[in-house]
Amino acid sequence: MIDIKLLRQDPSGVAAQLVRRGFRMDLEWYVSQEAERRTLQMALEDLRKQRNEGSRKVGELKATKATPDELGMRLEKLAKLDRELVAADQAFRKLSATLEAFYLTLPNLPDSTVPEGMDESANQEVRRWNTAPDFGFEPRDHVELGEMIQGMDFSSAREMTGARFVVLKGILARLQRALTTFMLDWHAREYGYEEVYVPHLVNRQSLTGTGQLPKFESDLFRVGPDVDWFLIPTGEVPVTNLARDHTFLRSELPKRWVAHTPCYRSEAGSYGKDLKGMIRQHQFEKVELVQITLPEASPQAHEQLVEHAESILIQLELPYRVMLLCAGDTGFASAKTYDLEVWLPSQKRYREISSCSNFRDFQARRLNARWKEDAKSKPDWVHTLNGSGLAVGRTLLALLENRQDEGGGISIPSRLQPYLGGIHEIRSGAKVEHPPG
RNA sequence: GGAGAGAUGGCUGAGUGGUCGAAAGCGCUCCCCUGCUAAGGGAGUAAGGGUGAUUAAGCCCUUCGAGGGUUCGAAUCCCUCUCUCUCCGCCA
Repeated sequence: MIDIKLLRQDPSGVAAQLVRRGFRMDLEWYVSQEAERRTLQMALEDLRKQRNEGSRKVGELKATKATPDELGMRLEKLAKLDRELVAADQAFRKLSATLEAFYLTLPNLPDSTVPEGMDESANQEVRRWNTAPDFGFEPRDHVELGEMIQGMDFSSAREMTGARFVVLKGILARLQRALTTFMLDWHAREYGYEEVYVPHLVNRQSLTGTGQLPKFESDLFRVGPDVDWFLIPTGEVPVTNLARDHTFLRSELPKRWVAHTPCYRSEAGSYGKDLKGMIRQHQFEKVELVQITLPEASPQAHEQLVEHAESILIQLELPYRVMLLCAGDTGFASAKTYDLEVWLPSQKRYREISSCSNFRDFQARRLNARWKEDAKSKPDWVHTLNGSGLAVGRTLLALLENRQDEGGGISIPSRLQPYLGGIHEIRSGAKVEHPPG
């Protein structure tokens, strides 16, 4: 949620900022509703004051045994006041609810360093690492490679569930697990992230806190009808909610958490997109990085977070580039986002494998996540950040595609070999063996 | 799934329908005393919001798990819900 005080003070300034990301705020409507809110609230509070004073008088009169007449008059006046109060209270509540709902639909203000633009064509490349491999033959896509290895089974998944699921077998199932473990170990050891294990089902409040609700319910799988729980679309939701209703001391920050979770997305509205292969699935594994920082520390923490995610790609020797998203392409809750894009030889282009965002105090307000200098000082909102470090499924397919040889074999990056029992390559067509180890 | 207990300020924990935003203690802040430490004495110490000149004083409203209700008036009485704990059953 954006700062409501700022919105009240400078509605047109806020509206102008939101236009940068293609969001049209109904300024005229808001200004009139806000004026109404102010009037109603002042009237309501005045009525309550009168009621409180009146009730106190009644108490005093009863204590001093006043005449029944005087008491009766008082009570009659209060009854009349009460009718007014109920009406005023209802009107104010209704308007408050309307405004509250409105606030929740406002996206975050884009950071001043975010480039102008409405879609991904305006995103800026920040840097690039490594170059696309020169194969000297026509590279296969991961679906074909997966079949040759006999480790990727889309038809079984389709039969038991439906489209956009996959079954991994043998060495590829183990490869996914190895990647996951490697990422967790790496972030914990190299950068001091605390590993956390979290629920994969969350309630409505958690999703509202991080910003997926109320606007994006159609992207989620709901578990119903007995409980109002949702499958998490990203580990960001449960991990960031660790900070909910919490006041951190300065000395506790920054918090760095890393978690491995499955992610579930309905992918409503992406019909026809990336139908083939493991690029876009209803279920995928992700290692998620989350940081809670002091407000002044978040820009630097954001840059570091991106480097943490990048380091995985470097360790795995995968070519990638870093993109700074333009205002219009930046997600609802984010003030600034860098995407990491890995090279996919079969598509001859870069595809998103990580998204690293600084939400500033947007999620913190919704989550009531605060910090304070010490026990006696006043609390203020923390800043929250997160990034994929990385999307495991996409990392797996990028590895297959970028490290294939002409016969469909896959060489394992040295960093990963210890996690796979020391093997150097996956031999295509060979019998699927579980490596020792 | 069955039975029971509970939810009050940073923490522990009182609370009779009417100056209760709430006793007391702990913690914390400031002051006094004191070679140091320890101990002692005094004062202060919830949050959110409105208004005020957006950031002062002041004034006011709200908040005792959440939401309803009774009442002129609710932490206190009634109803519903959520959560926590204990015991039994079941289970990885």
